[in-house]
Amino acid sequence: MANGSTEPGQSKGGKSTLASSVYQQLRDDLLRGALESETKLRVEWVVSRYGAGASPVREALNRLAAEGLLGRHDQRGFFLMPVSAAELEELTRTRCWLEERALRESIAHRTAEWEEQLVLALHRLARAERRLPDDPTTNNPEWEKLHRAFHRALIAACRSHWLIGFCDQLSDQASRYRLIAQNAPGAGRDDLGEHRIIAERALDGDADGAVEALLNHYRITAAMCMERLAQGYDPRAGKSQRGRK
Amino acid sequence: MANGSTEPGQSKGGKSTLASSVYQQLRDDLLRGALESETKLRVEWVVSRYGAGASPVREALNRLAAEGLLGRHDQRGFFLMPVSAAELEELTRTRCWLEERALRESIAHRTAEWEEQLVLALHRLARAERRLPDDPTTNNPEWEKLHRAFHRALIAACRSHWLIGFCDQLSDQASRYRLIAQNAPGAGRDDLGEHRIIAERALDGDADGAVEALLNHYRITAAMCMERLAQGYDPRAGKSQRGRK
DNA sequence: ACGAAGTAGAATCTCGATAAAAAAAGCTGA
DNA sequence: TCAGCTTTTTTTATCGAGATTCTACTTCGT
Repeated sequence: MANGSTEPGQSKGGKSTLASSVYQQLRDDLLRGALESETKLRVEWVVSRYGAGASPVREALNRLAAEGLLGRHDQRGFFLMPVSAAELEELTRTRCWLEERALRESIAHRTAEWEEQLVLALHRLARAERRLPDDPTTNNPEWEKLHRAFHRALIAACRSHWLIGFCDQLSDQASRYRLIAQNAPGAGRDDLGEHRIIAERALDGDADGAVEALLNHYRITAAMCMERLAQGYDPRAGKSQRGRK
Repeated sequence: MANGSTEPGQSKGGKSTLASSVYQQLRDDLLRGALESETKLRVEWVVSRYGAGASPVREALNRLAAEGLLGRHDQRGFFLMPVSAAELEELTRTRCWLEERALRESIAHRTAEWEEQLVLALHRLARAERRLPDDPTTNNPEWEKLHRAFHRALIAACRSHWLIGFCDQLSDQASRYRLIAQNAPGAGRDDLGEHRIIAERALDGDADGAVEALLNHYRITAAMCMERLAQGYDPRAGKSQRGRK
């Protein structure tokens, strides 16, 4: 499949290859929004940045392109997929469709194991700081991981690794938009509270309630990103620069 | 994204690369079930079969693995994903979830253009022969293409290229199972009739009816494949060999 | 000046060879 | 006979150079 963190190949003891290593690093940087200043990814550039030959780099780029994280034109190399309001809307719409189905199935087939993993994921998320303690302007990568883990735990019991993979893929895309927009704490938004409500309702078997909370969660986030996006966003700026009246 | 026939890169006039060419051929052979006798894809083997260097072949394999059409283990190469009853069931389940949503959205947002493309796709499918005229034991690749095109036309108006891509991906997987099982004409199954009913209801705006017919269509197909699968299936046999009492 | 054709430069893509790893075969000693 | 180790063979993964293609700039003609 084309998901991310379930990336096979090096998982079970096997030594990782250079291609996989570059793939992993590039992917992390991509989701972290660290490469948004580039519009095109020249292989020579990637080669010098991650210290590997052209062949492994090329393989990594091919994988990422197949996943939809990069674009590719034959004889014209690889490029970062452009962001747009329309794409964000379509993304959010699709995400809501898939996550709703996944969450309902997950709740319908929940097990003790699933419940435990869910409360665990919520607990860990609650413990983490969203922003870096020393630099409150940048996001905490650790929190991002736990956030992703929480949402995956929610749908883990849906009995379809395909659906889980698709949701992961969309989650990656959304993550990119969130970090591009430097999704600030939002005027008094209660992140943790939202997650807690979703989890509680899911654990209670309240499918309709959980779905409502979850979709709301996604839509609010998307709306905030959309705002920044409309406010004028320049990919070439390292840090977000708002208010360009 | 990780879909198939919408494979970018060579679409608009641009000369195709060797890697893309190998990707395309390998993918066709894969979906056609022509490689089911192999369990492992050695790069040297692929190189000699498709006439290209190791680098482009390797890139093609990486793309296919990212799409889920192949498996990969670092330092251990690429292999054909094994087939199993459990996997087929999960696949069918997921497919029904996604296609239902896609079809409902497509019908809800249908346009004149969509309707025309749909009747066109149906017409073409009706014209094609399912089996090769000269050799009725093998499927007609042309029919396969048109069949796929019909199902894509159904959901084309769903307003999400993501969802369309996911459905394509699942369709590819299902296609593999169908062709592995050499899905025979089935004891008096009316393929064309089923497709016609789906299209008619969709065109009438009868979402519930269309969805019911579509899901039934998928489930019947899956059930037939499952039968062959349970009947004992040996990947190493060129032609299907039934009845191994 | 403006647009088309031509030309240097840069980037992608591909090949052949080499290094590294895994699988297979052979060997030894109970 | 067989488990465990060593050697050989096979296969994968990587590098560096070269061929092909694209891009941007210059030049020429109207």
